[in-house]
Amino acid sequence: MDTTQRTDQQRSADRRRRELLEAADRVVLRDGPGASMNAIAAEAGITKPILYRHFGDKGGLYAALAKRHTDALLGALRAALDAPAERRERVEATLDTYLAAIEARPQVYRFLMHPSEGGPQGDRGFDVGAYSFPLLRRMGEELADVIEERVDLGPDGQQLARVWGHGIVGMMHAAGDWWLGERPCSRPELVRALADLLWGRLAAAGDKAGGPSF
Amino acid sequence: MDTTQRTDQQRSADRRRRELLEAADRVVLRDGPGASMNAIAAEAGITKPILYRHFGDKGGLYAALAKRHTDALLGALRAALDAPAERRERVEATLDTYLAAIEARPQVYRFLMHPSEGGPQGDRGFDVGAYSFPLLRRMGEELADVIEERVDLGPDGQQLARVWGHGIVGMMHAAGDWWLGERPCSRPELVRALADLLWGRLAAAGDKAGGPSF
DNA sequence: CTTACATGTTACTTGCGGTAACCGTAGCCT
DNA sequence: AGGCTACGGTTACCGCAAGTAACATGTAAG
Repeated sequence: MDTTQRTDQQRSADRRRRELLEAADRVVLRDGPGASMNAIAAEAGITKPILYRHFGDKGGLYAALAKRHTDALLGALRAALDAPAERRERVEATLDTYLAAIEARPQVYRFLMHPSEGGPQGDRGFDVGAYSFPLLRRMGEELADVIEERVDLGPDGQQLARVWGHGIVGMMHAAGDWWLGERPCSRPELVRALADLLWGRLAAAGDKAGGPSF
Repeated sequence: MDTTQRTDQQRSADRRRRELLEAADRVVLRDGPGASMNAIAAEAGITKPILYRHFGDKGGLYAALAKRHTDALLGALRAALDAPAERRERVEATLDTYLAAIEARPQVYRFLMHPSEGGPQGDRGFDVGAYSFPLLRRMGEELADVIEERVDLGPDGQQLARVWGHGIVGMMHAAGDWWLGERPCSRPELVRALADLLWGRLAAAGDKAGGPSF
């Protein structure tokens, strides 16, 4: 096991890997989340088994692809979160960054959000959420870190931050998903509405006078 | 086209349909969301084509199954939302109802959340979120109705209520999903943390003194 | 020249969603 | 009776996509 050649070969393998991921990206962009391994291989100018040699199975390819996009998105989100501004502004900037991203590449977004699992026969374990934590989990964890790091939440702050991280990310995701499908308002309006929600406007609002059932 | 026999036959068909749904429920409970049509048919004591005669395709079965559970869950949620209590209490009761439900039947919950689409060849349209709006969408819409009906949000109330409905449901879902997987705290703690978030504690909290980067 | 290894291919298996074509039995009509 | 349709059901199949085995080829080292 001399390492001199190994690195050389590994470099080549890594380059191939990156090329394959680019191709996969393109075909997912074009065909949506139902992209088949055959199609991806064809786009890359090769055939299926090579994909499997590189990524193990479709989950592996998915994971690698997801990591790329997640890393990119998380970079942008972190930048928005760490900007030197009021918290409200930062929150709005972060929401807007996320929404702009999913608006710009809805196909990729769909692909990332729906692992579309379904092990053919090997249905091992399956402890509910134990596997396939694609993008939301990582975003939730990262947001939790930022919250814990920058917001003073008292003794139980750590736990609170994690709950909030996942909760806020879920809010963003669900609202964004719905918004992408129906386009009921402009992006800034959506951002403002969500920020208002996070800012406690639900608690501050008064009860409505008379309902339809009175 | 005499309707006398028609109703009779329709009753029989409806009973069969219900039996099939019960069977599907059982097998989903047992095998998780990857339950195959074959397995479901076998559990029902029949074969595939009959399922297809009743439900059209897998999406149809999914929709029928989802409707059952969604209706049940929404009933419980509405009851919690409409209880004669302070808004904060109602919100906490609603959150707890949802979390208790997913805690009690994680398999079904997983099935409902992941339509696992993927049109084999007929990739018609696919306008991102245009089709397959399974459980979250309905919950979001219902919650939006309740919010709009009971909370005074001023002129843009309707739009705000819809955004919030979907956003809050997404928050609940994501936090619940993460919590189910990791069990980092008790259910009441989670409920309280989420309610605190909705109550604007994020806005009220102060900045933390010194960060790691200073 | 041969060995060893990485790269790539063709051709296959398995399993699933979905469908076509067939089979038996109940009823009802002439 | 005998034959007709209508309905509940089955077997056997198609197409497709994931994943794999076995075979081909180029190329550097001994």
